Amino acid sequence: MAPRTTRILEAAARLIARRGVRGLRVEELAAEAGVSTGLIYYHFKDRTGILRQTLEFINDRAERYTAGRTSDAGPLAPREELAEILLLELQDTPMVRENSSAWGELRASAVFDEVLRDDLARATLVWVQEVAALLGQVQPTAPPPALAASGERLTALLEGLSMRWLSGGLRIEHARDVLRGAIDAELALLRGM
Amino acid sequence: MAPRTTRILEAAARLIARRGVRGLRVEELAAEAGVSTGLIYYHFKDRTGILRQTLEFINDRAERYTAGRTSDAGPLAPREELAEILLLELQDTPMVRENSSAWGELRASAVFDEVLRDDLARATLVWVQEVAALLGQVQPTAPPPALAASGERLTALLEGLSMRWLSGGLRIEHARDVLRGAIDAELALLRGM
DNA sequence: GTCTATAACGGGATAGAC
DNA sequence: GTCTATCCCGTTATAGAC
Repeated sequence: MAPRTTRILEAAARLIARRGVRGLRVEELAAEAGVSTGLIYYHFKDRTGILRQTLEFINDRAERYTAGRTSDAGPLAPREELAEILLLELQDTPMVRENSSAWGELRASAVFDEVLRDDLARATLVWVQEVAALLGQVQPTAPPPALAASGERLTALLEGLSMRWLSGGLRIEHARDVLRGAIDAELALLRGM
Repeated sequence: MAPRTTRILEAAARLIARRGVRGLRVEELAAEAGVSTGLIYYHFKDRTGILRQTLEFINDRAERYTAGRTSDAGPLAPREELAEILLLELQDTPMVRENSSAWGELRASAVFDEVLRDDLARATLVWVQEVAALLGQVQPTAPPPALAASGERLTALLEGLSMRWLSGGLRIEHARDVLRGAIDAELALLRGM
């Protein structure tokens, strides 16, 4: 991927976080990226093309900040590893805010835009399975379908909490507490099986 | 509220569910409601005014379909009452679909539109407290803060599941199963306190 | 209260030079 | 590959008659 393309996608992620998919203006994107509108249409077919590639870009980036943790204090216990991965998405840092709000926007847009659905469903599935695998390491005796269901709940809850946080209905610290409680609840459920 | 105003708001709810907040066109709204665009601007100040009043309208309506159940088979046990209230939001009927997708749109819009935040936060709080109260009837010994946290989780999860359902990532039956599991998990957690 | 007609504008997309 | 200039359409909002 050309460096210019990357610059544009970074700018798009930033702008979507700030203004929403709805508020993304191609001209404003051009200004933010320091290029012309013409160039944007040269690299991306149209507005939808920008959106699609930005979704992809954001997914890649989220995988990167999911990886590369735990180097400072040695490997974590499964329970802590799970909690950390999930709580990573509830932090008030520019990149997480950007990724979360862009993700929320794309999820909401997908309700009315078929083009976005497949990518989103695929990315969601990967995420759910990753969480289910971690749950399996904490509770190895739990049946796989129960692990999958817990993974779906924790990730869906995370999306719901993110939206409440971003829309100002929940302070981030509180959201984190609520999520911790959910992990406890899911583990209590799996333990009882 | 004048009957014409109601007609317009019903049409707005229908259109927001079909096209999204972003896809709502005043002219299309006029056609759907069977009135002129001029009349819409006569009754509502501007586009944002339409949105605000539609949010209010949707909330009122949701309260109405939340009330008035349980008349057919006598009062339900608290556990079943709780499940039924929550599962009411995961049904593939026109009105629930409309309310859910409009709600999701408004939630997503509130991230970038301060005007919508207060109403949304208030409505969310009412909803959370209602669920917490029902949880308290099932587990009267659980401490109130734990009940509140469970209520927040169940409602936030519901929003997350609705979005996945509406964006095509989840079949409705599966979403309902996942939610039932969450109720079990929360009750298991509260029981252990 | 309700309509028709239209002003005014924003923003997506393209043409063509360099 | 990149820019400038511009077209043109869709949409909001208003004016004014009835």
